[in-house]
Amino acid sequence: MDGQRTRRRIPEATVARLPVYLRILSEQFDDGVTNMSSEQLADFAGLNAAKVRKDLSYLGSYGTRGVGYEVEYLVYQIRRELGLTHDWPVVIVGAGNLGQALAGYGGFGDRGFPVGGIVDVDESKVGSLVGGVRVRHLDEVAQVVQSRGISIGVIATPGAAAQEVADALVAAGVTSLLNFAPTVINVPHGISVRKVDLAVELQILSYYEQRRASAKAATLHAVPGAR
Amino acid sequence: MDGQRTRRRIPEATVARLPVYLRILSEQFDDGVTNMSSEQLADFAGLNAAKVRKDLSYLGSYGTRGVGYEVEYLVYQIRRELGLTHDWPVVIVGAGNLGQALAGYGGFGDRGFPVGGIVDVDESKVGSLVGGVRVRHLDEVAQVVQSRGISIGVIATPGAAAQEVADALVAAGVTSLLNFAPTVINVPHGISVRKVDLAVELQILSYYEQRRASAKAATLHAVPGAR
DNA sequence: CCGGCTTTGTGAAAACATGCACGAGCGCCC
DNA sequence: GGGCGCTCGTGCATGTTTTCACAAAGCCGG
Repeated sequence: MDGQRTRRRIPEATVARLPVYLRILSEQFDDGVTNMSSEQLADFAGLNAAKVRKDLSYLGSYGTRGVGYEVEYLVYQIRRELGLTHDWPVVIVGAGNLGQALAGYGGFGDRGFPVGGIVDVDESKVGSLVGGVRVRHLDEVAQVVQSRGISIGVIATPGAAAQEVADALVAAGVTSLLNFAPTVINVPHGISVRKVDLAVELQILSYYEQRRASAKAATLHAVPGAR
Repeated sequence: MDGQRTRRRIPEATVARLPVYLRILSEQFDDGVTNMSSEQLADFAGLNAAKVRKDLSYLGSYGTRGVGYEVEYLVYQIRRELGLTHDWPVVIVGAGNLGQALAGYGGFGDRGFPVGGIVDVDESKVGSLVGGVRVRHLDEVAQVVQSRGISIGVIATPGAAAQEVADALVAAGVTSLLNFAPTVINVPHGISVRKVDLAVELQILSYYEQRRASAKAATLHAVPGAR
């Protein structure tokens, strides 16, 4: 009676790994590999086989014992689960350095996320072409979103503008946001947000670097063999 | 006897949030705020107050009961813990679109991560200036790394080159990697890696979009009031 | 200087994620 | 067509992260 809709919810950690499996499997398939075991896949993904199997088991029982998984079929299943059976056009807000780099970067359209629009508040940028798309004014974002059926917005503005832009996007009907601005944004319940923040990543690395450095310093003074 | 070096290890999840607190606190400090409670900070960070307090408690007991935290002091403590008391120069590998965008983007040098070098394999790019830094050949990466005391490498190459580049960086003495290439890289034990992958982020958003869409479809057929 | 108000710091419980280990199923070879 | 070897799927133990809830501690006003 309910087809596939009452699919058990997939843990967030697993959802974050599925795209990795998908990429590996797609590449392997292109290289002519038709079958893979959880262990092979785990090696490529830098994980252990048990985790891979558990992750895949949330999709259903698509493996064959003693054999492994059929690559092509698994690609199909992951794509379906991730909702990649159709394109998701995105709107980019901010036509500065980052916005231009994102629009120009192939990785968007290639992978099912074509740039459906670019908007900016800066009148001097409105009307120009970025990555083959004409920049429109932020005020028109609702029209852009609705005319293209866009549900994903990419925020590529300075931090100070991010919250305002997020509000505008949500008001326009966008339900998922990818935020490159170095600011935490608040959104209504039911809206998804992912954040990409260069400074945060570097600072995390800094922490472990610093820690390594002090561990080393400590070792220099440690009793030999104490461990 | 051991000063602050035998600091208890901070959970990874907490380390990832400290940079967020740091940014919020720094901004508030610039706005003249001298004191904040865990609840205020939690609001800015989009978290709950208990989590903020527990995170901060790993640094030590720097709050005052009934009052909150002194912003300036906390900023200092977080910076110290994250190893941000000095600059960490980085080397960028790949002078293509992404590498150029990263080098040109202020966010690096601003925040204590100056671009100490850019390298590429493409002879036509070697010698050109990107973000004020002259591009050198990948073969010279060890010299660049060692002469500047660089310990963080940023991989901004196509996926196919990423593993090779990572190996070269590690061989050159780099101990932390920030990987923008859409590939999982393998590194020796003791090397830190963080990955930033646009396609993965979009695909995660796609999953939740798709899920929302099917939940909605289900509701349309559901018995009214069932929920 | 005391009592009430506020907010921290932290044990303990709950939720979540990972890793182990093994039974079950499948293909292949003899 | 039976046995052997391989690999999946998953229950259970372990480890990590989040959340709750409250005693302890500091400030302020009377």
